[in-house]
Amino acid sequence: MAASGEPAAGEAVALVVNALRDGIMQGRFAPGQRLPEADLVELYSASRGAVRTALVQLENEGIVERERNRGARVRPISLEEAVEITEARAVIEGLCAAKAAARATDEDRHRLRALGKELGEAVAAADVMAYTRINQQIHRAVRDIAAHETAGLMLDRLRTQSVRYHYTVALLPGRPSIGLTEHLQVIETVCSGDPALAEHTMRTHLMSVVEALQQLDANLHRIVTPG
Amino acid sequence: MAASGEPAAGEAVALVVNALRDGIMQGRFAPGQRLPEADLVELYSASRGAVRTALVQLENEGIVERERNRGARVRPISLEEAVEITEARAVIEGLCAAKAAARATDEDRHRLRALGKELGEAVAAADVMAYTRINQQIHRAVRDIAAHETAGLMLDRLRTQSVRYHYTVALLPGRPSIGLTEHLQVIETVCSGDPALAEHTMRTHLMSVVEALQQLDANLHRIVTPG
DNA sequence: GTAACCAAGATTGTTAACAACTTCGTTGCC
DNA sequence: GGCAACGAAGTTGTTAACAATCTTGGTTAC
Repeated sequence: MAASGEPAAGEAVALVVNALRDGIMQGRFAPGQRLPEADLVELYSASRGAVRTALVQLENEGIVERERNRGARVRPISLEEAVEITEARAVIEGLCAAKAAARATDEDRHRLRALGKELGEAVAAADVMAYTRINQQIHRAVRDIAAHETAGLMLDRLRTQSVRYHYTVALLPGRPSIGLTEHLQVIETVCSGDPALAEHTMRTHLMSVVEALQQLDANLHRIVTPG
Repeated sequence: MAASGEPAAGEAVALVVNALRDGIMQGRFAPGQRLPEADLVELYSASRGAVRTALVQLENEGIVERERNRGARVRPISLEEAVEITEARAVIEGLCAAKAAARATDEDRHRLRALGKELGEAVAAADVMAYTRINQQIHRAVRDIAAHETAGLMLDRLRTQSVRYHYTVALLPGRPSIGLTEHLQVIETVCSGDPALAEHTMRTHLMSVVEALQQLDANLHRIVTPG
């Protein structure tokens, strides 16, 4: 194994899958970059069989492309796809918000509101890193309260595909402020116990992320193609 | 594939994945049944490496479970999970219905209404097989009209998990009649071009399937545990 | 000077053998 | 008679070698 830590008992392919997925999600491999099996074998100190199986699985997860006899590469995602992914997130997280509203305990409500307060402090301090982290924690909390395993797995998959686009949205001017308002609405409606309302605010929030994505894309094009 | 036909050029693992998935979905392997690698090697005339990779992928798809050093088996799905899957389908197909309503051409509308008519004839003839087939065609048509690739892939995955429960719902007494009404409503609202309305009818339809699932489960328990 | 072609290198697809673990039946002991 | 340790068979986890395919660079003919 790469890590000197534990012998990790086995299942070498799972280790490679996780390491590679993290690497791609953290941007250590650029979209479109080739992923030769030999390189990955050396990088992760795994056998070729493990690397190979890991690539098949990541292809199945949609973050790697493979062409027969031509190897694997990091799959680039287009704006259209990022929008689709966010739309799908909108309806699934909407489902989670509805379930969460129906199931939330007093303790859950307390935790959500605490996260809302933290988010406000991050925005006040203009701390983008903290904003992004707490943002994820809020969505994660709603998902956990919903206790909907199928929805959770689907969100996992969508997140791995969209994360590179995702974290940049917070960099748009004015975005954290908008996001704060929307998240507070989501939190309050989930805590109110009204499933339909909670679903609505969650969907509204994520549709606003769709708009932010499109705006972000327009900005990128403006930079790439200077008038 | 067992068929002697073509050497199939390559990618042996994909062949095994498809064959095994079909086998499980068609009920040729019972839930909980063990799937020893050696048996699959012989059954599909593939190498163990291909079989092994296929099992990893099917585990990722959620229709097979594997335990370290203890092999793979067909993953049983509980009622709770079937309900979760249908709830997830409800929101995603709701998204598709909304998109479809916004995008449908005159030709699309014609095709949908033709399918609706066919479904009515199948119900009138009490032809359960035809009902199930046309049912799937209608959902497939809405999905195609929506042209939402991400949603389509998610539905593919959900379908492979739930298909065994799914086709039995049509056997409930009175179910085809209810299903006909709901499908006709879905078709008409999609054709009306109102996204919100189309989404609503599609979700209502699938929530009614959830109820049918629970009713089916109650019936099964009554059979298994005779008072 | 360009285009087709060929050979060497690099990369992936496939298979077989080896090692480790679990399970189940047996034997010996309490 | 029951329980625990032992061992053999079966199954999975891992690795290495071999075969097929693609890419690349140079050469040759036109």
